[in-house]
Amino acid sequence: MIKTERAIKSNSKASIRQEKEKIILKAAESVFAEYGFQGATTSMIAERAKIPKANLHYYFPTKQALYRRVVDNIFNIWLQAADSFDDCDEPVEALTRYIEKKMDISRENPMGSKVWANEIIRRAPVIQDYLETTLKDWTESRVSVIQRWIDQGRINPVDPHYLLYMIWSTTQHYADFNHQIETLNGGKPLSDKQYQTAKDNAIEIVLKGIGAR
Amino acid sequence: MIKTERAIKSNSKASIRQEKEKIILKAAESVFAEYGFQGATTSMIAERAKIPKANLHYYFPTKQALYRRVVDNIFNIWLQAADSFDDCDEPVEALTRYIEKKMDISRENPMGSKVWANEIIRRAPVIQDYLETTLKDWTESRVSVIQRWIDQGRINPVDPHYLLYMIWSTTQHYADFNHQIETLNGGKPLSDKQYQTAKDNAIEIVLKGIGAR
DNA sequence: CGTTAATTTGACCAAATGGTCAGAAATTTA
DNA sequence: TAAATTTCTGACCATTTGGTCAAATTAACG
Repeated sequence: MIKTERAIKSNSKASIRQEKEKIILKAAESVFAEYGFQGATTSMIAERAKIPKANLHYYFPTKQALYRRVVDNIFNIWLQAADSFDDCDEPVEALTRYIEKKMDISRENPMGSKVWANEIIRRAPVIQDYLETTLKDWTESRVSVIQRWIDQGRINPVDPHYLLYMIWSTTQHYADFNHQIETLNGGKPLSDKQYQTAKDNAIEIVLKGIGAR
Repeated sequence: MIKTERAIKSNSKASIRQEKEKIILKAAESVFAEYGFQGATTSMIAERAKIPKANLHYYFPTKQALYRRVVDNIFNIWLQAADSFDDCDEPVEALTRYIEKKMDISRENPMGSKVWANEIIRRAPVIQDYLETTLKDWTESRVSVIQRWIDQGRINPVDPHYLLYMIWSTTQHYADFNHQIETLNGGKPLSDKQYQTAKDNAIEIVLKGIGAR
């Protein structure tokens, strides 16, 4: 019976590893998001992936290695959003796109955002190098772009760093704190329409706030 | 030697319990902030409080009880900030005071904010009742106030909920993500001057963003 | 002082933890 | 089909976990 099931859902090839890793990584992401690295247990991850713990350790020898892979995936998603900032040099459009993209990621991949939040709260034991290199470089570069907009009088003078922090926090809040938002919304997740309003409001307040609109 | 030390730092009375609990709660707050409830260990808390683990369990029988007390403290601090919103019915002043107060709390008590964030990320296993009662009531009430400002044409029409989320996320970001901010600030915490600028920027963007200024 | 109550702590325990391993099962290759 | 390789898993292990306890120490009080 098990054999049949596997034959159906998989192409029964070398790609079995790929599929299995994907399932495990997804389970791991949700457990790490909810309990942090120390709080997560490999048996909980195995259970959520519906495989024996020993099988999990066959694919990922240690909890550390598994966590590292999860964090890598998240960082790659983050890099995607970063790109949407760079596609345009006009403040309104660039910021609108960026905020939209970050809001979309928060809705589609809240677990990833939570793992990231946990990691930062823990003082980034695993991703400190990312922060100091990739994130720092990207931030400095975007700060320059925003500063130029200010110098050109296209937006009000605000410290670009704090503007970025405001965008990051607002957009990520909808992922990290979605449980609180849900509770305040009568126990139901935000509908597509509500989420669109949240997105529009965030964009509007930021753009008006810096005098870009 | 130990006796002398205790004689000096304490009034050596029944208040010994009060002082000891305070020390333990502070240690517990920082460990829970960093590792979450599941990830925190009682021996780590004991070590940080510089007492044997058995002594910790004398004051707080279970990890749960200790965590509950920590969360209670945080919620009380949060209630303080809530008050500063209510002291005034004028949008600019009310929001300015509220944001300032929340930023001050993030600077003075970042650990508490982190514990709160962890708790929400974990879907509020301990404080769900707070969310559904006190927080929900307070939020609904403040939403009404903001809605009235909108109806009176004193601020632009935005959904008050999302405005509140923006304020919460922005202000709490300076606590929860202070490690990331520090890293992007060349490894040094924000100076008082920088923090003041961050505060001013946050207030300015929000107020301008809703057309209150 | 002596008695009573509160505090402190090393030693201990059952349960859970991350991880191992040998062998079974399945799959690929020859 | 047979051999080789990959995948799977129950049983196991050393360490750590939250928590207990009895005995020692300290403080409070008449």
